[in-house]
Amino acid sequence: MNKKQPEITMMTKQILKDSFWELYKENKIEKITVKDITLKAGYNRSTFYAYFTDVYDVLEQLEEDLMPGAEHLPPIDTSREQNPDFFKNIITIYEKNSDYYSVLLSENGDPRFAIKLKNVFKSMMMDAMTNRVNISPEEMDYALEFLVGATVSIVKHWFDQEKNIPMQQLLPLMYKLMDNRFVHELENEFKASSQ
Amino acid sequence: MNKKQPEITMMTKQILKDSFWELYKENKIEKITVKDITLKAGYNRSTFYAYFTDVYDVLEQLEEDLMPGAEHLPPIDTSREQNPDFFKNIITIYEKNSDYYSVLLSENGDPRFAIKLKNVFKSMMMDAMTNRVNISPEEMDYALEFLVGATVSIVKHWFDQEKNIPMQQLLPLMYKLMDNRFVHELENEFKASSQ
DNA sequence: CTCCTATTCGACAACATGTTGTATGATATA
DNA sequence: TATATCATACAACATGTTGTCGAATAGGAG
Repeated sequence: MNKKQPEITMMTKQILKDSFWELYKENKIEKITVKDITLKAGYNRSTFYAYFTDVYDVLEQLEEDLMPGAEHLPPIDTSREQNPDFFKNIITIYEKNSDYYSVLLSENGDPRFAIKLKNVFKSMMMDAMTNRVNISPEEMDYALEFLVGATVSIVKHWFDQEKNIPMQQLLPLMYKLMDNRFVHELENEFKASSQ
Repeated sequence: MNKKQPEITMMTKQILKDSFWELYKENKIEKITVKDITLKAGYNRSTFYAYFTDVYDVLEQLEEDLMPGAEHLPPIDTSREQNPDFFKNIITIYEKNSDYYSVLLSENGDPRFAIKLKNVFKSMMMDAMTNRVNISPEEMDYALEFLVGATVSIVKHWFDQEKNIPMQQLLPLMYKLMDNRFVHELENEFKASSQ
């Protein structure tokens, strides 16, 4: 289906995506049928197949829009900025998409997305940490896995709890919990470069 | 279906579970049909429905067998033991079921299982930490989320990498990464109680 | 008005599902 | 042993979903 009238087709596609999402928020994906989606969207069932191959394809395409990259916070720029505070960066990214992330990382969510997202965060952290921390490259990967696992868990929890503590309390807590040599070195680096 | 002949029914059920798992290891669950399972198991498709409601029900019942609890490491005992080393405990539990855990926590896995497992680990940690660490109960939940997220991530990574570093390197690395006041206090507690 | 395109409609075979009725074999009781 | 009862497994059926057609329609652009 090569689109000759992008405005129309993009609109239709978006309506189908949105309708899918409304269903996905409340139902397990295996219970969602093409019929359900097109009914809610107000389109014919065969229109769906002009844009997606099946229900799972909609989810995949939705997830692509939600992956931080290009439009969000370019890792390269971030690493060269003076502020290596990737916790705040991750919170900012999460904030922008929290309605989607909270669902996709929940028990009705998609483990594929969780892993892809963590990998993006890992490479962000990697860029920010390269040549700043003294650790063997072998152990670096474990450290990243550890830090990202911890960060995503706590940030997700914060949003799940509807931010029952202010960010001014959350960030120090994270630093307290992560009061190790990496963060120390990064903070020293930060203070040194910003003074 | 109340089972009056446990030997037969349990056998049949287990064969169905095993057949499902063989398929689940290699395929996304949405592509597995009841027909596939019963074909592999050598039973009629309707026999399946005598034991399970659908394909997802098999997964749920399998997961129940894999949840650490009762038979594994009773949290209550653990907290009263002298060794508060829950990292090692978690590794031990993971080790016992690594064939299953590695799949269930992968991108083809089940987010429900990941969350349930984390919650079990959380309560294990909670029991081990209660009254040992000075932190507000409000912040405790965040700390647990953080620690479990980190621990599960790094342990899973270790198994995914087929243990490319020895446990004698992994554990110190984890402590290094988690070199915060909790672990310090727990270690002091441990050293004090074991001397 | 006349193209052109997105969408609709109706139909189809293929498949998965879940239910119903039935046969086989095991168990229990007398 | 004989009989009644129950559990297990199965085949067949009715239903709904899927993915894919080709043909029909509506509506905007030139």
